[in-house]
This record gives sequence, C-alpha cells and structure tokens, in this order.
Amino acid sequence: MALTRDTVVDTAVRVLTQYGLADLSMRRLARELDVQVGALYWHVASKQELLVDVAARLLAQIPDTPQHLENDDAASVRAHLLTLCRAIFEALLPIPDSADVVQWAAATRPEALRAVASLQDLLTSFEVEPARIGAATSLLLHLIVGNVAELQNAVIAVGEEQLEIRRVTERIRDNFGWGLERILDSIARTP
Amino acid sequence: MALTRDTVVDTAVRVLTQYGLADLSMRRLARELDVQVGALYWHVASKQELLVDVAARLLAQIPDTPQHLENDDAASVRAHLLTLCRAIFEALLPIPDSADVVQWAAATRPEALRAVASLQDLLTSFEVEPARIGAATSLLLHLIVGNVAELQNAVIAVGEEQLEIRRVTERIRDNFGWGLERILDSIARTP
DNA sequence: ACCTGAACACCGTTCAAGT
DNA sequence: ACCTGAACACCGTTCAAGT
Repeated sequence: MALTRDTVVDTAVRVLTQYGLADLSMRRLARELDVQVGALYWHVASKQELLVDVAARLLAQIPDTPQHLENDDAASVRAHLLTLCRAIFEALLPIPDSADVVQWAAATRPEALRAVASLQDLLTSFEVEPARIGAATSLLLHLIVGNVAELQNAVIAVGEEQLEIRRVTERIRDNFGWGLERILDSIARTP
Repeated sequence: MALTRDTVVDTAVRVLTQYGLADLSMRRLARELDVQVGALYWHVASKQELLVDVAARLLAQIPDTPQHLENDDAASVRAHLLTLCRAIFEALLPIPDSADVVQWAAATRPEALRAVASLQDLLTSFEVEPARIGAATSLLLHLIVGNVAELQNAVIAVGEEQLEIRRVTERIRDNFGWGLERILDSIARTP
C-alpha cells in the first residue's frame, strides 16, 4: 500500500501514455495516487529526475542485443542495428511526447538508458572508428527521436482526420527508414 | 508607443536569449512591456503561435542562399549545403532552448521558416532524388537541432566549469561536423 | 481598436507538523 | 521513515468593462 518510487514512475508512465506530457504534473500524479503532492517529493527529488526514470522505463521494453554476436560480419551487425533503431522508433511512437522526454534524458543522463548502451555496443562491432562511436550513437539517436517528434507533432497538427494521419505516418516512417539506411551506409566506411 | 505584434515577438526573442524558455512566460513578457497579460492576446492568439514567430526570427538572420547558383556542380552545391547547415547550427547555439523552439516550429509550421526553404532549394540542386527532398531536409534539420539541443543540455548538466564547457562544446561541434559530412556523402548517390 | 482588471483553473517546490 | 496541510511564487487563457 505504501508509496514507492517504482509506483510513482509507473503511474507517470501511464499518465504520459494516456494523456501526454501536458497532463503529467506532480499534482495530477498525486491525485492519481491518492496522496498529497508533498508525498511525491519523499520518493523523487524533482520532476526532471522523475522524467529521466520515465524515459528509461519507456526504453526498457526494448530487447537487449546479445552481448556476443555469432555473426559479427558487417552485414549482420548492420541488420542488428537496423532492427534496434526500428524497435526504439516503434516503441516511442505510440507514447505521446516520448521524443521530448527521451531527448531530455539522453542529453542529461545517457547512462540511465540501456538502449543507448546497446546502440553503442553494436556500433563498436560495426566498422565505426573508435573515436566516432559517440558521434554515431548521437547521430542515430537524433534521427530516431527527431522523426518520432516530427510524426507526433504532425499528427497533432493534422487533427482527427484518420486518412490524413495514416498518410503522414507512412510518409515519416518511410523517411525514417530511408535516413536510417543512408546513415548506416555512411558511418562504417570512413577513410 | 502602441503595442504591436512585432514588439511582442522582439521582446520574446530578447527574453529567450537572455533568460531561456523557462522564463519566457506571457506574464513575464507583459511585465517587460508594461502592459497587462490580456493585452498580449490582442496581438497573438496563443503562446505557441508566438513561439513559431520567435523561431522564424531566430532563423531570419541567416543569409539566404542565392536563388541561382553560378556553379551548380555537386561539389559547390555540397559546399553551400555545408555552409548553410553550419550557419543554422551556429545561429542557434548561443540562444538557450532554441533547439526546442525551432523543432516545434519546424514540425508545426515549416513554411514559416525561410531557412528550411533554403535547405530544400539546395537539396533540389543536389543529386537527391525528388521523392527524397523532404526526407533529406528533415534528416539535416534533425541533425542540426539535435546537436544544438545536446550541446545546450550538456552545458547545463556540466555547470559552471568553463574548461569542461569548452571541452563538451568542442566535442559536440566536432561530432556535428562529422555527422553532417556523413549525411551529405550518403544522400546524393542513392541507387 | 486596443487595453485593463479580475477571474478561472492550474503549476513545481518547500516545510513545519503530525503519525 | 513517511506523509499531510498549507503555503509561496508562479503559470496560460478568457472576457466584461473601460477608453
């Protein structure tokens, strides 16, 4: 029955998923948990800290890539990278404002996001020069998060027209795939 | 003396530049302009609409690319693209939270941002397939805005240590340049 | 046409005091 | 240790009423 940090984060994820970031206030959270606002601050230092945990939980559902790949030739590592990036993209897509939340978390506490570590591991197995692993990771992350944000904002702008939403979604999903392939093509074979 | 939409936007840009997005409230703006909050809503429909204008003004300082390039060979178009992207990056860098503001504006009303049109024009002169101009534009925009956001958030996280700030700034600026070249390399020569 | 005054329904964060 | 109650200093938006 007692309030824990875990239940606070859980509830935050639920409110974000159902109502979006604008409705994810500390007071709304308190109401949802049947406590006073002040109670939350015993379990969480600030709203920003809470949002990092929320981002981590959103990405936690994404399956880890195996530590040691059986085939670590360029082609199969590339395939794993594609799968991972698409998985992150698809995981964030249905969660409103998830792009903002993850972008913030990745910038302030990247070590809290396991999916970022997975990305880095795969890029290390790829033919990326060691000095550029960080650059390549953030490049891919910006691509994913940027397209998620673009799609979510576009859907809001379009309104309720279902057909228009599907068109926009398909266009941006396709653009994302194209950009992803371009980037993977270019980061491996640097002089 | 009378309040105009222009002076409202100007003041908003100034407050954003000096104090950041958190301090850019309608009430703060009203105080700064010596009017009541309600007065702002005669000139501006909402805060979000105002922020689109702010983004447009931030990008307006960037020089337009000439409509008709003398040399439209791939190499010189590429050089123009590099220059334009770097110019946008450097223009946004000193303005706190400009990445958020521009990302929002680009997603909701891209036609309001002249720099986006310039980008599109240049990409049309590049060897990008017509169907992918939009994808390439948003790819470059995500790269720019993503790196600006990363840099600005990282600087906040680092705190006041000047030496550390310089190190982080240099690393991300360098990563940005690397990513930019990778993308330009890959978007032109699609099968 | 343009602005004031005042209200409505909210925020994040802190902290003495209770249990 | 964990939570309540209440306060502090704010938000964006609306709108009758004034000039």
